Amino acid sequence: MTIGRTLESDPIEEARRQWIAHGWDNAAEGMAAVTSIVRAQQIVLQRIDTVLRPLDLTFARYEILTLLSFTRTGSLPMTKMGALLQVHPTSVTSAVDRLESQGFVERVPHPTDRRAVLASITEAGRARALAATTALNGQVFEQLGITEHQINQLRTVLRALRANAGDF
Amino acid sequence: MTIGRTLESDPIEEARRQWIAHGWDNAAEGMAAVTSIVRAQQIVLQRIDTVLRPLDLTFARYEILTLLSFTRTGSLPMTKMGALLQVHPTSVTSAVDRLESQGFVERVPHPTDRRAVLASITEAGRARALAATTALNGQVFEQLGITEHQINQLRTVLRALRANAGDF
DNA sequence: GACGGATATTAGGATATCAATGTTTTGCAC
DNA sequence: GTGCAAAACATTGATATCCTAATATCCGTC
Repeated sequence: MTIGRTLESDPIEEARRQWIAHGWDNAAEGMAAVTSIVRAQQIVLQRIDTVLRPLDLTFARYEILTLLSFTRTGSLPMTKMGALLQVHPTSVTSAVDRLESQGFVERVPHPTDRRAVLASITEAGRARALAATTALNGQVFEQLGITEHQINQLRTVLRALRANAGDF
Repeated sequence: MTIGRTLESDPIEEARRQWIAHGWDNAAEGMAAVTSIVRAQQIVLQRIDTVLRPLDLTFARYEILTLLSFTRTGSLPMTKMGALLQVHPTSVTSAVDRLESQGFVERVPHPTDRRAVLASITEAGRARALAATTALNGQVFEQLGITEHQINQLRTVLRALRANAGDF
């Protein structure tokens, strides 16, 4: 994690100037916005991973665990989870593989569809998910370093972007 | 790319409701904002990769190529690139490995520092970078699907987040 | 001249995507 | 209804990428 040396100027602002200098004015703001998103994701995911590492979780596995803990039965078909979390079936398989080896999830045959497999959260999984959420709430989600107004602006704008991409 | 099935409701809004239902009100907005960032990055990066794939580039390699094309000499030390693009030294090494095998970049010994290695862009690299930028401008950066006002809101808020993280 | 720091690389582990496969369900023609 | 083709589900193997840790080389300072 030694890449975070402080720079004298904002690299994204510098790139935006370059875009305008090359006559790509129409794309300059969009480029800067996209690059900002990529970089912001890098920052928050790094914080999240730092918090989750002592709990032996990654963000992907945490999302699965939390999703399962919110369901009535504590279980969901693999495909359903992939659709809700927007991840590939193979990613679900490997994440559940790991969660199962950690004892946080069990694979259960689907009661009516013999193709499908349910992932079912265990008591240990529930406890770990709760610990992780508590840690993330206090150390990441409540510490973004921007104002509440800005947080809501962010949510609104990104919801528009997601909606436009056909997310929901 | 079959994960993009349209959902009936917004999963992030659903998660936010769950957070509030569990009494985690203080963290709910931040959680929703962070999750939105992660998902937005997923969306834009997927579009970028789709555009860059026919050009045999990834976003990381494209960033390196474009950065080099903006310099006076067309070359930079590896470490300097890692600092500017906020990526690990190992990522720079492997990206330059690939770019070099593609003929877009050459490794050149540093004139005064025998530890350092310069990555120098080739003519083929310049041409490919320009083609990629043209494609990205038209197909991604100018097509985000949100208003110009929203794009600038996004830039402003994320700059605050990045500044707070010590990016510049 | 020795030592700490910087530079780049290699090796190994984890994750994500793609392509292909085996199994099961579903839909449609008849 | 029956039977067959198409689609859905989960997995495996192959590939690419990123991060961590460790290593070898070189620079600069005391």
